[in-house]
Amino acid sequence: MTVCCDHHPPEETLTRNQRLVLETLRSEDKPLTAYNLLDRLRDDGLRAPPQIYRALDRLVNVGVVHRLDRLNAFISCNHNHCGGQGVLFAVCDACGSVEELKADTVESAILPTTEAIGFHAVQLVGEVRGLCGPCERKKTDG
Amino acid sequence: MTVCCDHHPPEETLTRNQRLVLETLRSEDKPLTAYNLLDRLRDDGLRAPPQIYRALDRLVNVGVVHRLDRLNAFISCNHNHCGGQGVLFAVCDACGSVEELKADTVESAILPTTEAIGFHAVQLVGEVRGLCGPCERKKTDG
DNA sequence: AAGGGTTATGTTACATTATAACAGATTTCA
DNA sequence: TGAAATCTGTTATAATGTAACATAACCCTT
Repeated sequence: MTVCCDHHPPEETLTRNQRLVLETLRSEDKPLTAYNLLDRLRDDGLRAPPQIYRALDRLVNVGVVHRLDRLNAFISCNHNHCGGQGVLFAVCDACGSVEELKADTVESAILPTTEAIGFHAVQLVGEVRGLCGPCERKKTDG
Repeated sequence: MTVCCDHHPPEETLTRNQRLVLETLRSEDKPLTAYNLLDRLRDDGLRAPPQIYRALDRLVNVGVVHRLDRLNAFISCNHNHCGGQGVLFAVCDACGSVEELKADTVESAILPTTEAIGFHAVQLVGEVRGLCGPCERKKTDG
């Protein structure tokens, strides 16, 4: 796994729009879609989708935001890693909450397999579906 | 990882539309989007998106087709596994080809991590970005 | 064989997610 | 200063996915 990003730039280098999007994502513990962000930021002057998507592109590339493909949604992340590194999420099917997991062990588990087929891996993106602790308990109790 | 599907039903139990979609996916080695399928199957009477999506839902649930979230695309699979089991793909950034990998080692690599946070994992879906052998060679040669 | 429940089907219309393309403003820095 | 690059706002549209409804087929039970 090699790294290929715009390394952890200090937050001061973010533009106003990028900072607004990042702060909004940080203020939620659930992932938000681009259009959720658009609704929340309309009063701050972000009125059209490209404004949101452009900010998200940068934040994802920099590694402070991840995209959850399964949900078409975005979530902030404070693990200090680059956009190019492996990422793994536990997504609760019941409540939609998301926890980021350490992907290191997963990366080492897949490398032999990808190498065996001659594939040059750059980034792992994994999403684990299931039930978070609280929802699992609710289910077995109820 | 528990299993939760409509187990490997014989193909005779597929409906006409499901069989058409499955055969089309099998005849390609690249993933197809729902709208790619719609184009190819219009003459067979599949004229509107819900017809495609309904067939895909069943095929994915049954485990003979997988959805590639990153690409919004679908690919057939002949590993004899259920919809609920872990799945891992190597997706080439250059040519779009997709190879399915064995996910067993990956599942055992993540289980301790998900359990540590009290998360009850049901299914892993992982996509590894990178370059396939041929594209990697082209890049380093050129 | 009639009828009742379920499943599959076709269709329209719409919701959601994402991008192309362009023009103006701002920054950077040689 | 002025050329290159970047960020900005905007319109319009593409691509992906679903809700809702009416009909038809199928399976089962009596």
